[in-house]
Amino acid sequence: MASEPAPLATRSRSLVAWFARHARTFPWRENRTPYRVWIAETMLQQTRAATVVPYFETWMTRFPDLEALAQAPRSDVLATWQGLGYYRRARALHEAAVHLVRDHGGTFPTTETGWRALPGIGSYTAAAILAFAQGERTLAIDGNVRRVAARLLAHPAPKDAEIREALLPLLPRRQPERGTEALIELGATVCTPRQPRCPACPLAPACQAHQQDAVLAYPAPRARRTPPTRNRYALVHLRDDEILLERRPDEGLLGGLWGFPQTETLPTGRALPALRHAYTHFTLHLTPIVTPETPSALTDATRWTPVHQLESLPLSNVDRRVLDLLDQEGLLASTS
DNA sequence: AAGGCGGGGGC
DNA sequence: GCCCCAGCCTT
Repeated sequence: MASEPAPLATRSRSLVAWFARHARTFPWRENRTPYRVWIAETMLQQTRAATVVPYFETWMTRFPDLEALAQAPRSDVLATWQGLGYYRRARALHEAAVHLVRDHGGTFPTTETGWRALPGIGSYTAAAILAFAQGERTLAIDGNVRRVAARLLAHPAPKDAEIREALLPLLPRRQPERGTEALIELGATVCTPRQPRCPACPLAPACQAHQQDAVLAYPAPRARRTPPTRNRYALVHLRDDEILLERRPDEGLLGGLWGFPQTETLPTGRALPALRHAYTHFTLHLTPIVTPETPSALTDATRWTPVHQLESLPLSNVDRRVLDLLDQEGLLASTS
């Protein structure tokens, strides 16, 4: 007969000790003000920590506090976010900053309800801020913690309420946020999706999946379908050292970023090699067309842009790739 | 409950 | 290639 796994509460000290020894160093783990934690946790949404580091450093130089962010033009905010993805997050940060300065005396919320009323802050981020910036005893449930919980409980898909009930006893009495962060760190570095390192895990004695030798069976894999392909053309209008760019609508894909106008039907002009770009829900096949035609409709969102201004403009990665292609073809009459 | 929303690291 | 990442929001 198999022995019972140890109760989770008995592993609290081990978890905290493991974290004290193995925690990675990140800039947002220093000087934990509400502003810094808010920015970091927003950047970390669906984004690997290592990717976030340089963006966080640049952001803090450019927008060191709430007032600086509130006063910044939105295009500067987007340009700083460029390449990080999910650009709605940048808009939400800016909108929240303007709101807090204008209507809230430049002070931050202190309650979960207050934080969650801000755009871009959901269940995870609110809990993370309460824990890391305010020291509250709360569990921040992200993808890491979900996976750790699924394995500890040998449950295919535990709900947040079940995770809270089961894992709250792991938080230490003093500075409970150490336990909250340790669970996230554990999922990111030990209890990983593909190659978990169970021998190094401080919770292994309490892990039901480990005891059943079925760690990889939890959590249950998500149903997934291959995203469809969209064929588009990127219109490349060149005029001396200027390029015609279009600003995308605020809402939707790459909202607020600039880029080459795209069409579904083949325009006249010279085709460059197509490039493939994978988004979450579709794969883009983009063929740049260098067209001699005069652009038909110049709208407010359309602008002839000097090549030397391209650096400071928020552009998506796919549009950067088109630019690289033009450069390789020698089509960017560089003034250098 | 499901799908839109980026980009990249790691296998 | 595929999976998933310190998720949020709308429908």
